[in-house]
Amino acid sequence: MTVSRAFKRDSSVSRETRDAVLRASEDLGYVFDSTAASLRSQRTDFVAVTIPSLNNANFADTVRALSEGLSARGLQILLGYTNYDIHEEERLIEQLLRRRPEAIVVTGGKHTDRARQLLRNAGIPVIETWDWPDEPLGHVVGFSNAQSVREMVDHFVTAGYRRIAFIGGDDDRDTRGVERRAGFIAAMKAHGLDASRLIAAGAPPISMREGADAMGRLLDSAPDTEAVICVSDLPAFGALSECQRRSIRVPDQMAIGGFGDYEIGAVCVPSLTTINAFAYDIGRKAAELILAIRDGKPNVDAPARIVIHPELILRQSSR
Amino acid sequence: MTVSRAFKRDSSVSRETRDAVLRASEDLGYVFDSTAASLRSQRTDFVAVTIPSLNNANFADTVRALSEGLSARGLQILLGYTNYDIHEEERLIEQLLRRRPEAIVVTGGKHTDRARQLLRNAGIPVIETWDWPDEPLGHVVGFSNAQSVREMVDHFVTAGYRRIAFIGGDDDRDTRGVERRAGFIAAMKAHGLDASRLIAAGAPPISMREGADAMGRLLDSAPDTEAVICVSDLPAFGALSECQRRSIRVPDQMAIGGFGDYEIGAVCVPSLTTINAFAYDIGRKAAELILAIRDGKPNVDAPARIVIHPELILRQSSR
DNA sequence: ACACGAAATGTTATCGATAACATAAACAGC
DNA sequence: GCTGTTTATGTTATCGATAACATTTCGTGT
Repeated sequence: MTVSRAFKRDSSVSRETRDAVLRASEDLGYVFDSTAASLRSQRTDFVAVTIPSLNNANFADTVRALSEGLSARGLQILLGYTNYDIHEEERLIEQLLRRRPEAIVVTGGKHTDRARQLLRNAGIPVIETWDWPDEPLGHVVGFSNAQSVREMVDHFVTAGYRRIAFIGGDDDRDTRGVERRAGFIAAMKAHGLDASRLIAAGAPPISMREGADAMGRLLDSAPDTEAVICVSDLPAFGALSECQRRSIRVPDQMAIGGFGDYEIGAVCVPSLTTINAFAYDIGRKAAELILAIRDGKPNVDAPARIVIHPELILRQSSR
Repeated sequence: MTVSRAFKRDSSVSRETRDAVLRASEDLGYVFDSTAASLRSQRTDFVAVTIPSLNNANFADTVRALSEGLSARGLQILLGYTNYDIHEEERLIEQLLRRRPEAIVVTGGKHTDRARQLLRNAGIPVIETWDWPDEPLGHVVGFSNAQSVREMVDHFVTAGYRRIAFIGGDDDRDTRGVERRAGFIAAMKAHGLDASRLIAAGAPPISMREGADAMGRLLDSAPDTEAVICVSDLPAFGALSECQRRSIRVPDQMAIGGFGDYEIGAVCVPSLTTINAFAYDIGRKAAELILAIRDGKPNVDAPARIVIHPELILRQSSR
């Protein structure tokens, strides 16, 4: 017991005893066993996190913020990777819950029925992010992807663009991408414009290369297009590069809008008009929420609805 | 026991019994407790992985490959994030080892003495990656960063460039960056060239923005520079963008080389000469090694030395 | 019907830290 | 010195799945 107390800096163990214990541990090569501690104390200090893809600077920012916020309080992130597939997500959630995390942060608000069931029964805080679900499972730190893109369309129309295309994924696996496309279509129709210039660029996540290819096809099939909105900055940059290869001037002959405010959009020439979804803030606020619930703050009984307000950033790739 | 066996698909439990158990579990909302299983069986199915930064497509590729390779066999990755600091790495390794992972994959070959001690005493396979350590702790899946950059310098010199600069970090935290700079200096000296054009771009990881700033300072202070080699493709792209802003033609007036073969280098205009370090392969081979050791393959008694051969990729940003 | 081996199910003790409780040591005050 | 209180250390049972071993059930051959 004294060893146990010494390791968790319990005040009731004297300074000398603690130092002696730690010194002896070092000599013996003893390493504390969190597995046993977790089993007995029923506290694992794990927080489970699912993201669609590791190779995405936006999600990586969210995870970084979570990691920074939680590790300061001794919480470890258990990261899983759904590959933009809600069935894969279901399997993953089941695996993760077996580790008895103290909270779970999921990306998106669309899940299989069984995944919803598992999350609801888990008895731990559930936080949905990067989305604004109709029927949240618990807490939410997110925003409406459709609404964000609608604002960009509104801006483009106000700036005088009429023949606007959308470059996105070619299946419905990326639910945030689907939402963004839906927002594009709704906004175009609201303006009485043709919303049929939809270019399928590939399976999510859409890469720069796929964005470039899609732009090539768009230019071939509908050369009178005046502007294009992309599901993220990565295909947007690819589209920009294709314009450069074809000596099409941006924004004079073609305006381009992205999503996510990736670093590349700020640095490239011309820089990219985009939407900043505050990926880091999403993770930071989710971490703060988890810690607040853990500390039993009285005002966290009701599920939190933390709204992120994505910001339209106007840069050189559009008028 | 029957429940336990049913859950791990033990052949000695009959099909009907197993189905009945699983059905009942679903009804009751039972979730298997991996913590207890880990404690008793002394198998956690965790593999610990430390990387400097999550927000780096190269390391993300390595982790993705590890994740894909290991999850197929039921192994979960426990990811930690050192922020390019070996003291942070030490703390992280200590935390991770408490979870009793079955193997640990670390990025880099430089560690604190205590970290080395902890890793050696852990009694699990240790794999160092992305480096070629003088005194490996165990297994290695990596390459010499210095040697890779030396080859790029050799190519640049052969192509006729003489006044070549290097853009890298301004401290020694990123040990791979330090190695690359050392390779640059050694190669320049071997050619009898001036190796003093070293531009410090900031703290690692060096961003595109910092690469652009560094290029600006280089152009101001040493306008006769003919070529620049960057510690990664991200500052290399930033440098390229700065040249575009200043209407400096690449590669005619300035050649640029990067490192890492990030997607952006292949897509941007002009595309970037770079070095492909096969990030995904590093993770894949590390995963294969872990599985082979786990299966007790007879030929894995000696520590593995798996050499990755980074490939110089010549593109439009250099002659 | 019986024996016998294989298949299926059951019992008990255990992994290692810790909650809950018990006790000992140290330090007051009078 | 004695009592009361604080501070420090010790004991025991426990978390839940499973290794090792034990027992029962089942199928087959005779």
